Amino acid sequence: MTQLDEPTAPTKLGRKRDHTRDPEILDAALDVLAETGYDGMTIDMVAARAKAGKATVYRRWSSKAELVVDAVACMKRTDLDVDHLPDTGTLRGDLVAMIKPRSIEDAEKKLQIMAGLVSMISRDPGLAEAVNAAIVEPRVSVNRTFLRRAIERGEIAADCDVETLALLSPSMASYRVLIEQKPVDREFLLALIDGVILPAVGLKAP
Amino acid sequence: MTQLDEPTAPTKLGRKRDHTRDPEILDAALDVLAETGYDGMTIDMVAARAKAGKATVYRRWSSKAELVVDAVACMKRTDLDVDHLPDTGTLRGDLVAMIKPRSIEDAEKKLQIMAGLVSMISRDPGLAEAVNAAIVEPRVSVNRTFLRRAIERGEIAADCDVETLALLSPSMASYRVLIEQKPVDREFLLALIDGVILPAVGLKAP
DNA sequence: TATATGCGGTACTGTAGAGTTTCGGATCTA
DNA sequence: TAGATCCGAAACTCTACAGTACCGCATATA
Repeated sequence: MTQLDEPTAPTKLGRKRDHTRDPEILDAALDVLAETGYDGMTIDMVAARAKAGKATVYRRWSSKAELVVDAVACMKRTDLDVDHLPDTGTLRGDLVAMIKPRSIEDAEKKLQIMAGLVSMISRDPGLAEAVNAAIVEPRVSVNRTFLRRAIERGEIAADCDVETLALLSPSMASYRVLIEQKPVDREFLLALIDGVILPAVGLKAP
Repeated sequence: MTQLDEPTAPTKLGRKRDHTRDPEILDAALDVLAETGYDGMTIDMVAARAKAGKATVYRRWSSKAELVVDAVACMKRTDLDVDHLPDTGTLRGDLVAMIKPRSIEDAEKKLQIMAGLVSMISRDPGLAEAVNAAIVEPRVSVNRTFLRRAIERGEIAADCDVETLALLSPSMASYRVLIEQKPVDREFLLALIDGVILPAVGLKAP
């Protein structure tokens, strides 16, 4: 993954080798990716959106594939703050607390990006890994945490299939965006929680 | 959708306008689609696999997009015989009876095809419709039937969310193939049935 | 101010693939 | 057999885009 730290040391003379435009270019790449998919995306589109020259892009990444992998890997985790998860005392409370307009919006864009990468995922292991680490795993991990907490406090049975249940919401959300082309809105998420997840662990909606 | 009926009437003289090669070309298109995705697929590949000339393809379909839509729309429904669904008397029995090597194999290929079309689905409403009718809806419909039957015989509660529950298995299977790149095998399907679907409708595995 | 360097912009090269055209051979009808 | 038509193959055009080369400006160092 690219480091977006401070500029590196000066060269012999002259300006620092700052690569100041990297974040703009990566953001532009994600935008274009979400709108047109991997094959539809051109380096010219990315450069234009970042108000950068095409050469600047190639100075930093040696190919389109590398740029895309890096863009996905550097994707901001703004939607999930894994260190400050809600802890409401009930499984339903925790799950519902994750539904926020900001979070929904962010997740939807990531799913659009994922849609544009699906056919590439099976051909580029590095990309598959980046997508998994940046989009998939964080969400699954959050659900796992909520389920384990619920087991610990005795709210749900200890022998339920945590791994499969943690995949449930990401799976259905992906399917809804990628295949059904419908929005993952509050209504859908509540129906999922109250109609599937809670019943599946032996709880029921209030 | 293209009709694959008998040859049409003879022209003034000479050979019938039979379009005999249509099925081979459509099958070849589906094979290439499953292997390389929409953007990776070239008309030359399809023609070569069907042992046909490129011109023959274009005599019949005016563009790559049209060919793909038609191939998906004409896709054989070999895996699901909607008129002869199992009826074992229990929901679990019905769901398990759908797990057959033949059916799994067939479903997996369709999911591969879907993977190659995902990024195109959002740009071509005709393709979205074809994919839905040929791959998605049949499966959802089967699950709906099983759930309704179970409600009618009093096996499960009448107020459960049939629509969402019917999407569960197709969603998780798609996710598994498209994103996780894992096989949808018997083991996975049994874990899904016994670990999620049955608990979600208030039943438990034997 | 002088110099080195990164940058935006643009023009360029090379290639891949969509779609077209042509042609010789095969096959059907009469 | 003769006439009409379809087919496979291959050559062709044209466009789009990946990747490269270059230039003049801006900016930071000294």
